[in-house]
Amino acid sequence: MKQRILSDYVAEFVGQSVIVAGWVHSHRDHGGLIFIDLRDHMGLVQLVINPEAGEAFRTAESLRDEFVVRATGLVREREEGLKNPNLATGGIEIVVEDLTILNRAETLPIQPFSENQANEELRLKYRFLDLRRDKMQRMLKKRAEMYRLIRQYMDEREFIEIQTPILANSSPEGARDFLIPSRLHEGKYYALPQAPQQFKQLLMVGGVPRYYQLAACFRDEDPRADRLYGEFYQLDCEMSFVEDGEEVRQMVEPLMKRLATDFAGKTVLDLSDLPVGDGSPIPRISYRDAMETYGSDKPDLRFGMELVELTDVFSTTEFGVFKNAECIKAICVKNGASLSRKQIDNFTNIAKSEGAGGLAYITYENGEAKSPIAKFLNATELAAVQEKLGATDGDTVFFGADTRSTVNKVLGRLRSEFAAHFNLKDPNVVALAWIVDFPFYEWDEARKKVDFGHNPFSMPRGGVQALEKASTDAEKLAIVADQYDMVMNGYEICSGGVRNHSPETLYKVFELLGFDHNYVDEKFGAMINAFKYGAPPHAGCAFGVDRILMELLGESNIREIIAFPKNGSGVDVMTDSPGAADPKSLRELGL
RNA sequence: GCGCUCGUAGUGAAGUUGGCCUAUCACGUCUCCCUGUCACGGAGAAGAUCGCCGGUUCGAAUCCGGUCGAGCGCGCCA
Repeated sequence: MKQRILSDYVAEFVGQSVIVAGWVHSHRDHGGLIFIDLRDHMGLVQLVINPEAGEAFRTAESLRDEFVVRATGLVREREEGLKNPNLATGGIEIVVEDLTILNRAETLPIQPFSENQANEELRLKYRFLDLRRDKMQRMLKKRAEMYRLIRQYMDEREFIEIQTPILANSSPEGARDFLIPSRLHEGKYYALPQAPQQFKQLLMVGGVPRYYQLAACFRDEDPRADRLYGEFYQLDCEMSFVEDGEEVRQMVEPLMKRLATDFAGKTVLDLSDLPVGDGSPIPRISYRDAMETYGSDKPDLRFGMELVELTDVFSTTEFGVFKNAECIKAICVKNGASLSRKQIDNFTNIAKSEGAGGLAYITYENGEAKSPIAKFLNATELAAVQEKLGATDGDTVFFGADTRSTVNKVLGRLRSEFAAHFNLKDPNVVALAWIVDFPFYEWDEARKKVDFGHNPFSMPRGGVQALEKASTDAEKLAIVADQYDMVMNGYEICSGGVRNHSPETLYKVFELLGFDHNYVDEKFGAMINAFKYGAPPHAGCAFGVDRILMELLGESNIREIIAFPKNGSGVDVMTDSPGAADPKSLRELGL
């Protein structure tokens, strides 16, 4: 029996008869001669059908785009002048002797191969057609390649992959759960895990030294361009007998570098000379420094434009807006003088949407400081601003004056917006950094009380003693967790921490927020119970692999790197899910 | 839940300061012709009550109100 040959290998069979199969990518009927571009998952190959082929020729005349066919024929080298240099197989063609239609195709509702892409809703409705596109095929292969590299890396370091339950229990204090009604236990529900957090910690107690999983996580929260609805995947890992987060960071860091370089072909920036951080090429930056210097806990470090503290400069100012502000900072936008009035108005609106009252600025041109606010500032102040910001001709300095948190938020957002406007976000470059030492507790402005900042399961620096010393809100808010995020080009791609494995400390952590032992026992019974029987210290982290793949493939919409994503309303428009339930199923569930 | 933007043949766009719109173009579809194309070419044809409902007007794709849907953002996302 003759073997079916994939298009990429056909050229190796010149002079031989082969079988090929695939889709009719395009057909060119010249009346007495028909060409077909046959597409399989590797590429295109040209079929030629002459009238002498008889039945095959008549079949070829009836072909339409995207018919599925099988052809048998002789591979021959094309004559000079007939070769197509734009096609990988353009030097050869197959002279068809036998042609079979394996399946027909109706006229396509979208044209996957047209330059004009259908809108996203139609692409998702006909995802099976959309996936035939080269770009989507490449995406699927890259995802598989990434998973392979991750597994290889983790296996080499003796992590073992363990599947944790999908039917699990609700975990409080988190995102909204997906609930599954139990048939065997009427009135009770499973919850899909938001993350395998509790199970992986229980594995540590269970004597597993190093665990990892490409884990499905489920959260019922509204999606964003960089956040999928419903389900997403994490590279989740945990190591026992680790008491310092640095050990985890050093373990996973080379993997991220490798993905950025070998896998994605990008350059990882050396950030050792950043104004903040510990001087490492992939720096460790404290949460506080990140907020003060970049106005974000996930700063894009492909560009500078740091926030510069000016509060002292204006301590005696006469300018009303600055006089009453708790904090004054500024950023220097290189070439900002090129911004039009209208563009500045747009940035002002962005600043206002983040809580700013307005957006003061000074533009430097021809050795002069031009600004609507210049007349309110004295010479000393003006000189100090220019010197501290390092502004030169052509630059514009933008100010934030408000509470410290608002100033950081506003300028942090503007920093990113200006960088986008001036094309400072180099797509060929990856900036990686660790944000460390997150505050354990945070002030919840809405409820006017102290709440968990990130995750109640991480270890407060200083352990139980640090907790015992904190009685006022301010003291509680000063407690730092051994908790760390990795940021990649402005995206949070990883979150991790040294876990709190001591029952005493865990109770104390909740006690400071007014929760008693019963509350903890009720909510985290399995975990707190397990910790009573010899829990080793442990630490770990979880990477958002979808977001990493999105950034590394240069996509700005996370649905582009998923085979079958839900749309922005959480609907799978292809299968019409969620759908109504069968009444019999509902009866069995007692609903 | 809120804000911004959008909704025109199968697909992508134009038209949106009301009337020359009996709605334009490209791709696709259908019929016929064509033996070296590869974005094949040529001749012709069909296909849209401009998301939906209501209003203003002599007249609405165009203006107004409502509604539905989509995208982005905010809230939310330990």
